[in-house]
Amino acid sequence: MTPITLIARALKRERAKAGLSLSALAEQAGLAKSTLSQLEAGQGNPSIETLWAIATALDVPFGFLFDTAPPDMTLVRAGEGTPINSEGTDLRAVLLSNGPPGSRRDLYRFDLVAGAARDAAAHPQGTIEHVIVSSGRARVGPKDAPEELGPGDYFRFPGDVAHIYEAVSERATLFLAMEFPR
Amino acid sequence: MTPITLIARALKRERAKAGLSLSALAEQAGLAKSTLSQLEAGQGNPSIETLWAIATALDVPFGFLFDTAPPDMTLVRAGEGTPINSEGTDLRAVLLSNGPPGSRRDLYRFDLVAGAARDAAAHPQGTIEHVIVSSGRARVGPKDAPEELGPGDYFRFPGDVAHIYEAVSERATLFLAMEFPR
DNA sequence: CAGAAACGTTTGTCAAGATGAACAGCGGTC
DNA sequence: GACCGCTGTTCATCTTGACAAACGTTTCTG
Repeated sequence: MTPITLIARALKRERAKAGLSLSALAEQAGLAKSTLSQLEAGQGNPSIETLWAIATALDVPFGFLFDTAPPDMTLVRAGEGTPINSEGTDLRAVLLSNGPPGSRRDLYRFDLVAGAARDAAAHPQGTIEHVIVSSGRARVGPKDAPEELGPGDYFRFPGDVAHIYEAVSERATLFLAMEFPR
Repeated sequence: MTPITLIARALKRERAKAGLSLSALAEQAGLAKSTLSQLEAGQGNPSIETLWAIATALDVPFGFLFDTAPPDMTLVRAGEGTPINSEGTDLRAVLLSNGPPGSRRDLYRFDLVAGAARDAAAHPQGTIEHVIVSSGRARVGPKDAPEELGPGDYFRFPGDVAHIYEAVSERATLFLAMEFPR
């Protein structure tokens, strides 16, 4: 799929949603309406400044080029989800991203009990982990530089090195967002 | 910040990371190395086909343009973070990706007290919200179809329609991951 | 029914991006 | 030293994106 086709569709969709005419959008973005017309026709090869101006005027993220499909809803009750267990831990995936396009983002709920620890090998290069502590205290992070976190603490660290999750208190519940590179 | 500056930095960074020379990348992307040279110098205004070719050759997500300077690790203690408050609620951002347009994923910790509700207007098309309940019970979701959630429940729903967060119990603490389209 | 005011399209002009060749700077090899 | 292979840069040429103006349509309004 050529990028221009995607832009054409996305542009039409977003402009319709914003309820703007070609002329109005052109003025707001500081572009010629002929330019927008041709882009929506799937012709041309816009520069990023042009796209930047459009995205800003429409107030959409730059990645709006990727003609995104309408999202659905998912509900995972506590205790459901795909368990990925080991001794003393309950790592449960609530959202496993299904393939391309775009970067993969998985979400986990992570229960640790009584000083149990989980070693994690290095994930693919560029992986980033986001952790928020829900309850309890835990030592989390790269193996050589973990941080002790309490309820509400947020910690972001590279996931492409060996790292550790270790409960310090009786129990600890973490919210873990894993962000893989494309 | 002009987009070209961001691209210049990002391109240098990614190319160095891939260990490619200008000539090598130029050949792999099917571009002239002079083009790449000028882009890295922060000059010009590349077309999306050019950027697409670069991103494909480097095998990076398209949003790499936005100099996602790796602040490798970030630690936000509970109570820190940027508060976005309204009556009876404490919405606190722990991770705000900087500046539209671009691929954005924001993380929030969200405290609701005593039946307080927060109405949220529609976010940009394609936005997806992920919610995990830390404690208490809350009614969350699109305004016309909210779900009542308890501790540990995970709920994913579209953020591009009007939606609501409402505490059912005394207090409720939520973790909210907002995912904007790329 | 004019007439006006929008809509989106098409066209010619000009500025600017993309190109390839020629360039200078470095490090190793015979 | 002379030669090679590589690095990244600068330059003239050609292509093409962005623009304004004019166009044909449709829609509202007096």
